[in-house]
Amino acid sequence: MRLAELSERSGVPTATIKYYLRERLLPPGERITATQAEYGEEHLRRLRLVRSLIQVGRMPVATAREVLAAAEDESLSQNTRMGAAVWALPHGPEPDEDDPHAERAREQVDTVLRRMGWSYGQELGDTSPAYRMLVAAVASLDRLGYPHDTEHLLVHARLAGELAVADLDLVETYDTPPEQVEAVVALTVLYEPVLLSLRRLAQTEESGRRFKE
Amino acid sequence: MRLAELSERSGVPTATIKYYLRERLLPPGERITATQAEYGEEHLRRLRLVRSLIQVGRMPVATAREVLAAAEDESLSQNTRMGAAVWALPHGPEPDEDDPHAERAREQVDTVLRRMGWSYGQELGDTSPAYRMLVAAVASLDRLGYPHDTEHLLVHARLAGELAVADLDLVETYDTPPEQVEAVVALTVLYEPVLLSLRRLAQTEESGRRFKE
DNA sequence: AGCACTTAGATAGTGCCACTCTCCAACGGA
DNA sequence: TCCGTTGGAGAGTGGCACTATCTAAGTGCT
Repeated sequence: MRLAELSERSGVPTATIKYYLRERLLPPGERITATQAEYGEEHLRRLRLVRSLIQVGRMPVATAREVLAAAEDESLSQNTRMGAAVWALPHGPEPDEDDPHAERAREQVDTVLRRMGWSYGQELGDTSPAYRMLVAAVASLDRLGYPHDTEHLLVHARLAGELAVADLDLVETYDTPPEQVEAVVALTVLYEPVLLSLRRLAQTEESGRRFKE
Repeated sequence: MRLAELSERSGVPTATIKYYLRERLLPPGERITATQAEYGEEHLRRLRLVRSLIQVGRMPVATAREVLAAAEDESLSQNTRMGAAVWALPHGPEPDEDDPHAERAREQVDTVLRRMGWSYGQELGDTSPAYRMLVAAVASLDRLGYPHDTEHLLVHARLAGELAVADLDLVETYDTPPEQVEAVVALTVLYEPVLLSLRRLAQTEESGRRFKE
């Protein structure tokens, strides 16, 4: 398969594929001659994954490169690879170090992790992007004066835990470790919009039920 | 309060506040003289909300303007205002009209909405941004060959429903309709990163539990 | 009153990012 | 042979969220 066919089958313009190749989001094709390269099914698959991460998952190109690099780093154990991939996922602005709101948020997040018995979150603590993203979001709620008591956060944490179980069940339906790592990346990212849109639909539903006149 | 103080108390540069004023994300201050304006506590509050929507909620400026405009449109009923505000929330790329993946995704989403008894989602159907966002995400999963069977989506939908109940409970702790509408916007947007980061933490936890060697 | 400093408001410029265009030399099928 | 295509590289584009500059009109200290 040459560039034109890869482009046609994926729906991605050739100029964009060239850009992805340059940015190392896509491994180079097998060079046939000095000006010709051959691409396989795995290139098509990878290209579709990249497109999904960028367009559906709204992930920056540089981030997608890191995530994919971590996911296929042969020198890491499978668990480390999964961790590294989720680790590199996009996250918002960092919480301010000496902000009283962030300080309070940090304590509260620690309490939630402890109550959930999430030891990884506690051990990794401040170094984990997801942890910092959580602190920044809670700090923001605090700054705006919106409630975010531990009980309410625990409701979310418990539901997140259930989601994670369902997600990992799905991941385990794949047989080989490389497939599983790719599945974690794809499912983590692609189920995010699913979850957010379902929540918004549910809110519309619930608010219609409560405030209908 | 003048611009400089508003800037200092909010931590937002004066140049940026001027930009927000120009973009009508912030109502103009009360004009004292030809070159002087006075801002109140409500400006500070609004500015903090705008900043949160943009920075934590990663919302485009134009979208934030629409959301806020809908939230305070006096001519709408409260329920309509809440709906309109959530309606305007950012959503990804639109699903392709004549894409077989999108077609299948649409059917499946309809099934989920029916099984959940979410009549609003069904009635509004294709016109709702959240509905289209959901279809696009499911279509993407389909395109990549990842499973998204109805049972699995229903797990997410059920959990989203629980979240919505908890969210609306929180909203109802506010007394006046305007406060409630603002609360819906703020809580919908600001709990999104909370939910996503908790999910990632939970995944790390669960994957550590399963794949530890 | 004189004068340094600040303010609101408008306009133009910056930096980043995801492409997208243009060009070139080398193929390759008719 | 000849013309359209290919891979590769560099420059250009458009959108967006600011940010810097400028101007005319205040304000406060002496």
